[in-house]
Amino acid sequence: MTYDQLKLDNQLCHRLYMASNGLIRAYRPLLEALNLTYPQYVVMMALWEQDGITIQSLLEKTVIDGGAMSLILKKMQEKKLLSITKSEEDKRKKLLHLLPAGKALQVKAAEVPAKIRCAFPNIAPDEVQLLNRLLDKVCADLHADEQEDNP
Amino acid sequence: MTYDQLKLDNQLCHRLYMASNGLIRAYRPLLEALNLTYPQYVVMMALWEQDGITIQSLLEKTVIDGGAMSLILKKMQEKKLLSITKSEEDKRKKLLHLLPAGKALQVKAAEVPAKIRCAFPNIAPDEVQLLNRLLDKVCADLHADEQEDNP
DNA sequence: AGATATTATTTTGCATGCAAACTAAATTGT
DNA sequence: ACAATTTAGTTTGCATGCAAAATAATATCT
Repeated sequence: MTYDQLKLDNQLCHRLYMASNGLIRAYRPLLEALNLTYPQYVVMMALWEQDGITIQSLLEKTVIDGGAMSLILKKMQEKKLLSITKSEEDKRKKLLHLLPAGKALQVKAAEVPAKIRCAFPNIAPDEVQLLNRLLDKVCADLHADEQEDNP
Repeated sequence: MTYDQLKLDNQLCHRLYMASNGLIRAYRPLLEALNLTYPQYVVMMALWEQDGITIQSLLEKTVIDGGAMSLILKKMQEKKLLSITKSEEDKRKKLLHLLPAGKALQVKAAEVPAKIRCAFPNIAPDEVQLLNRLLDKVCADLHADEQEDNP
């Protein structure tokens, strides 16, 4: 038996693992200049898009783990990047608002994507788009079982 | 300013992050039946392909972090899946050998890839191949700086 | 040969990812 | 109204991912 289906080189999952970790690793030196970790950078992007968001919405948008998010937000609060306040209408919810330092950081961050692209000359822009579309298909199947019992 | 380049939906890295974590999460229930974590499963695949491998080679093949690998191998050793022995020629190196339980596990593991594929009906086999090729391009640029000073 | 540099692996400290248990607050059901 | 359920977040415990320091053993250089 050769068990070809068990060869590492045939595993989409392993390629995703290598590409994802590797790409995030490539961000690290750029983000250190902003004093951000990668998940913190993702949170900032979400907030720049939609200030005053709920933690719940942020979790859905970023797909970052809730447990990890608690710590991440706490540290970002300590860095004065954002504020965390309880919602008045529903005291379970918490609202996230950008602070001046958080807003200001967007200007510096705006240079990051272009720098990242330069580090990947091997893949063309239209290939990136194709990759995005294919990854969307993978992601589409990920949460399929969450609504299994719907008609 | 709109800063479109900072929108989460435009980030290849974030799609990779979601897809990679999500796909690994999909493996979890299947691997629990084998009493393996995902990285342990990757190590097993590498060993099934090449028994008696060096830790160094395993690290290159799997791209798993060295620090994490030490612990992973220790646990797999405790589970009697593999043995870790010092090389005689070079006592710095350690050799990994499959134990009976490790070899036997391959039969059960052989069913995993097909089950995973069933969980992703949205993406066709040829699209998976295309994805693999595009991910290879991303990976190709990842280690480019490791040999920057070569002609 | 002996000092120095390099290689293979482990250890350490910090930052997640993940599941499950837990808390507080709002919603539903009778 | 009151109990049961659901929702929003946090905490906890374990398993990595990552960088840097530490170890041990081999290779190099003078």
